[in-house]
Amino acid sequence: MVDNPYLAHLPPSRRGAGPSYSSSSSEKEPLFGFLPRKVKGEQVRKAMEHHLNPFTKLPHSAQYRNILEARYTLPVYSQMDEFLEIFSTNQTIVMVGETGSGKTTQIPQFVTYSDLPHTKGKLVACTQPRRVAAMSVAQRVADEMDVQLGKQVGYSIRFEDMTEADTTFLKYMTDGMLLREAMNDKELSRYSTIILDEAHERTVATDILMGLLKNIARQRKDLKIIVISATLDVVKFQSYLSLHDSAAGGEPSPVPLFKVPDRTHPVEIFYTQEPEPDYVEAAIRTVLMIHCAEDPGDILLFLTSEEEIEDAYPSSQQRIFDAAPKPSQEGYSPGRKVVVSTNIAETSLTIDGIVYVVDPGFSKQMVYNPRIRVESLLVSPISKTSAQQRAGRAGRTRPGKCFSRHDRRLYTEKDFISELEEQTHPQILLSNLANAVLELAKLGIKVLVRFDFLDAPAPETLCVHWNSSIILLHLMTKLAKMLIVSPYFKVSSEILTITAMLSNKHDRNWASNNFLSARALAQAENVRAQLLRTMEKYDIDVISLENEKKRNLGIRQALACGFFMHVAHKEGENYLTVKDNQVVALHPSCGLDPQPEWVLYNEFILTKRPYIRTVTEVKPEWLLEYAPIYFDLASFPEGETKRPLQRVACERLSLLNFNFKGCIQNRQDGGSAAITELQPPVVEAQTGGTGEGQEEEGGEKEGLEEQVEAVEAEVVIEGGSKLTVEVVEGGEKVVGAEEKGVQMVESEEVKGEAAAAEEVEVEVEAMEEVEAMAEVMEEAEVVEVELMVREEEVELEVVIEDLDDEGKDKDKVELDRPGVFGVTLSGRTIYDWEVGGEFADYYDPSLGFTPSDYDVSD
DNA sequence: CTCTCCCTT
Repeated sequence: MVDNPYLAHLPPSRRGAGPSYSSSSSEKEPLFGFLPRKVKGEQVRKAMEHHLNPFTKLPHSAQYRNILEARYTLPVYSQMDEFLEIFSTNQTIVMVGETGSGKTTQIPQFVTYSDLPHTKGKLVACTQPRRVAAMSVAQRVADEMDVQLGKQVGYSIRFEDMTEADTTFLKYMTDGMLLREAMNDKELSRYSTIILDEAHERTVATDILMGLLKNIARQRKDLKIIVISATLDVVKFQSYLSLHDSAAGGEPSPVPLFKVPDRTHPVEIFYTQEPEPDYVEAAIRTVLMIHCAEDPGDILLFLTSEEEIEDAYPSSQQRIFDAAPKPSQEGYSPGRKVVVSTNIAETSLTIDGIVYVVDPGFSKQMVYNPRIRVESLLVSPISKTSAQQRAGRAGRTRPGKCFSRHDRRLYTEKDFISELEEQTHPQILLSNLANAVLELAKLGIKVLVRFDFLDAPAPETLCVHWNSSIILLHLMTKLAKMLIVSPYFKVSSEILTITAMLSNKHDRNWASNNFLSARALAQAENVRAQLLRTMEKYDIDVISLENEKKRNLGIRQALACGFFMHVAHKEGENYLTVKDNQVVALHPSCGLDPQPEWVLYNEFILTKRPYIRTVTEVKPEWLLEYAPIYFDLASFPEGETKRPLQRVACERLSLLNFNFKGCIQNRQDGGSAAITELQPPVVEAQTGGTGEGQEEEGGEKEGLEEQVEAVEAEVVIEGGSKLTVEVVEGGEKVVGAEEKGVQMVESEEVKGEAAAAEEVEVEVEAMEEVEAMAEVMEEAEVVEVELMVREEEVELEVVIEDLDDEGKDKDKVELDRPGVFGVTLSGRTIYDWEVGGEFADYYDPSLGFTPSDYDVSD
């Protein structure tokens, strides 16, 4: 009997299960004789032709044969032998192949046949920059391999894990997803081969993964890595991935380059005769020219924005009323589809039937400037590879034509080279990397300047500074803090929703269809559900307020807790950002009228001019209260925004002596924050037996002195108690509130419920301009009283009498007031999440950078 | 008086 080498690689648990491998008959065993990573093309072809599916051992379905025939015609298919040979002898491979070569569907299958990951309990992963691609390619490959999607072949994207543990061995996934997995599994030990597809797109996730994999490959000699790019600029990948392990005295191991011919049809490129001052207008003329003169076939026009597309569309529409263009041929009736698109059609969308591409050569690009922390959306000339990609869209179905703005004849060869960037800038050089920095820190990549990036970002983007003080971002992200404090304001449910919506901000269609977009809402709901799980994990209450006014107030206060660094103050027609004093305008999409004096914003973006976008009104006193270190006026930079803040600070001086016990602890298990105890500030209140006159004795007073503008107090007492709230002025109780123009606000519920629960009595006496509101909730079990005091020199006394009168003392009445939250880090408390000048004391060495690493304050 | 495009805990 022939020894079956395949069997030797099976884990013992698998040898007993399933069909017997002991038969030496290749008739029964399609993978008979396969030696992992030493598989030849001849073997694979035989297995593919086998009447049994090699992976399910079931007979093939009827459609398998048809699909297989189609696969034989793919350009990459003819290179299977060559690929398998290179795969057998190299740990890392770089591949070039344009869209249409079949590389994304075929290469992972070739790898699977050779690697046989299922025999080792491992997986082959193939990453994609986009979710749709991961899903649709996985479906296609599942069909080709004649298996059910989600079984042997699956995909994994955020919110959707279409894989089955112990069954799936070929997995398509987003690059972000694999990066996420690397957080929990530094060696990516589940995988036997990792394929980074579309590497030319240079997404942040793919770039970081490449750096990580380069290192992992040193430790894990069993891990194979394939990097696939659609453009010819692969030499860079090749030399980057060639391992230089100088510390170990290792030789550079050259990484082979494997080329896949593309199947796309030739595209003839035409250049304009002279520079066009108005490229939109010129592009429209070109489209019409094609329409009049060229053979049938649809047209794809690239413009930079929706606005441009809308501009272009009416002008061409007007031509509809012009005389119909002459048919170019006898009997040819003109009529074709013209697709006007942003660069979404460059990669994300493929439109069938496109034969002509009109490319003015521009796109909008988001560029992040770490020095001023502003993102700019700039219209920029596209790169040469981008231009190639666009032109390629004309040759998907048959030979096509591309009408390009780039005219070599307008420049000397040298000028042309300098005019257009060779490659589109890698995203890692253009993006705000705050989150990526945190992820790498979690991964134990401590000194980011020394991380081996393919293209190293500016040091400023790797370290977050604010006026020379480092902010601990892993505790500090705006959204996270906002979520954590939100139960305190009793609006965590709403804040959860807002957070989910903000993480969806880029879908600009969300309000367009009936002012709502089903897709955007579904996405937000997914994000919300995910965040909800996180909040439950950390025992953060998810609660909401019934009262709309209070709820809206609470929401804005919670927002202020998170976004205190993103605040702007109105100065005349414009706004000035707090601290860096940049002149900005409210983005027209905010629709705020009148414009509030103080706003917080989600985004600062430079388009036609500097705008702040997605804003809400805040009160300056909240800022001083919730972010006292950040808004410490002693160290506050001089500027227009300082004066109004100083005024507010004076007004609220007397409010600073409140008591609070908010406590957010740093968890042992990895640096996330959780609320372990969250008690509202306590106002001493007099309690005791019933009877009159007790308010004179023993009651401690919460002094609210001097220029108090507004105080809001919410008192919760048990049902069956009597609540008396009095206002004392100058040591004397103020009587005759009515005369002073004060009315107690009683809601319907108070009357109704108070009548039902006879023992509940609410009295409010107050002085001028005091408003009080009482509301009975939950069947008179709890009485809520809201007081608003707007007067100087006021003392407020809250008295609760226990009408049950068993002589029981009620301890204290809880008075909810927004307070400063403390963060306990290494046993010490840092207020307001900001480390400020005391950084050195609280510096967490695991973050890997120290204050002296960078000094970018300027 | 306005919005290139993707990805994730």
